[in-house]
Amino acid sequence: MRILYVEDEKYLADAVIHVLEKSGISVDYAEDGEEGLNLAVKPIYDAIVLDIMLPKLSGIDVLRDLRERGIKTPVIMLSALSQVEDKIKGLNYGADDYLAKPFKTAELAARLRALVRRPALKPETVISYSDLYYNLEDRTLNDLALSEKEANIIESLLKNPEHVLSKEYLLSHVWGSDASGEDNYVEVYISYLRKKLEKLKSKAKIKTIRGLGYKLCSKNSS
Amino acid sequence: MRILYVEDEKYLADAVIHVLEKSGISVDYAEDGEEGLNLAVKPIYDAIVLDIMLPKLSGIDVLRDLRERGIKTPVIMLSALSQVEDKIKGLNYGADDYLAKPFKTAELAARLRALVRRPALKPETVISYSDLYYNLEDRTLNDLALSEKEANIIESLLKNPEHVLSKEYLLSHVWGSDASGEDNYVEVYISYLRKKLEKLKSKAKIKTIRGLGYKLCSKNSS
DNA sequence: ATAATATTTTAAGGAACTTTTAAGGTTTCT
DNA sequence: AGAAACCTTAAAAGTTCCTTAAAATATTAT
Repeated sequence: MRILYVEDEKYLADAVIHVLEKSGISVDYAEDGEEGLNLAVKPIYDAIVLDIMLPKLSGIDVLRDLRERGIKTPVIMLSALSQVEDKIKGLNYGADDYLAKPFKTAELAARLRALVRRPALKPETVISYSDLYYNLEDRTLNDLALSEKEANIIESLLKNPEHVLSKEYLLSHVWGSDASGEDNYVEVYISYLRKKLEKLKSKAKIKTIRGLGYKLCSKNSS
Repeated sequence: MRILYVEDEKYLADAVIHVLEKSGISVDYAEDGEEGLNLAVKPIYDAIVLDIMLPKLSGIDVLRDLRERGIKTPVIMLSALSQVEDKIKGLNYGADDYLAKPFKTAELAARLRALVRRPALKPETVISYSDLYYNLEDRTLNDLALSEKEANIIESLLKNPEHVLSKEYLLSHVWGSDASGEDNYVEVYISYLRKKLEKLKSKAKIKTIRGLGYKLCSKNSS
């Protein structure tokens, strides 16, 4: 499970993130409402945890904006005040749950799991890594259409992020197990994909491991 | 007449209930979706008034659940936002009427009376998405007449909005499961339909997903 | 029943996109 | 430097899709 946590109190955030990650929840973090909104619009989160009092844009503002854009990612609102007013406002704007500060991180984790369990009927249709999200249904990468071969390659890479995939592996998975050793196929398509990653200004990139293959990784990693 | 009213804003609920009871309508009250659903399944209500934004289960969830269980009690949906999306979703899941907040309690009472007077088992006759509404009874799309094939295709698309439907799927659903692989049938009719969507100046459009099929989507989405 | 009208099928050219192929250029390693 | 691995590009070949219009069929009105 991957969630977005928007919170301006860094110390609190650090502690909460630490506990959540330990319990197997992957957390992206934003420090203010604006940054939070920019991340929240991406369809890569299973849930969003929104503090109400935030710099730049309040949690309520972020939530309203999201819902107005038709984004239905489940949201848990956090409020320092246990003011009923805020709770009501949040729920009215389409929040899915509400938690008063201070809270036990374990409870947050539990509520997240409850929230994400709900729509169990849809098979996973999006694979994401870093700032990339690939939609299996319509073969779009961050809403950019890919051709079949491009799609199959990025799918393989996204399913094995930060792992080296050999040309032979990609050849057999994308072109079929018989495809005779045309390594150049793979090279050409890796090149196409790199261009598209550029175009998307993605932080992720495809690294060449000379003699071994290719590896998808985030720009700021080794 | 006895109705169920599901609403989480207590102050509003109190006021509305007061007025309805005064005008001779007996009101049961539930505070969240879960409680509402538990009551709504009982065959004792002439109608149900459902707020959309509710804790635990949304009004949409409650409605869907009811209809899935075959319970046909008339439902009026309430929404704080006057968002067409919500209205349409509600009507699609089998709501019988819709009222935007804020509303005059007198109007709610009038609609309730109108609804209860109606024959209850009216089969769904309109499917809608975005700014499109397709009438199954007379095969009109936004009041524009369609031919049988056109109608069947748009019906399939409207029943699976924002999902990719393959040509094979459309062929078998519209022409019959035997129809030999004449993909061109589908292409021709998609072309006709696109012309009609243009003519209607609809925000919705039919997108081609090369190699996969077609997808109905709202112009300003992905 | 016949004509007028509408719908569906068929067909074909071409537009748009994908994949393959090939060739020359760059990087990396010894 | 030389070889191997890799990158990039673009043209050629291959597919899929779009559009149109005429032919065939069905429907409706007279």
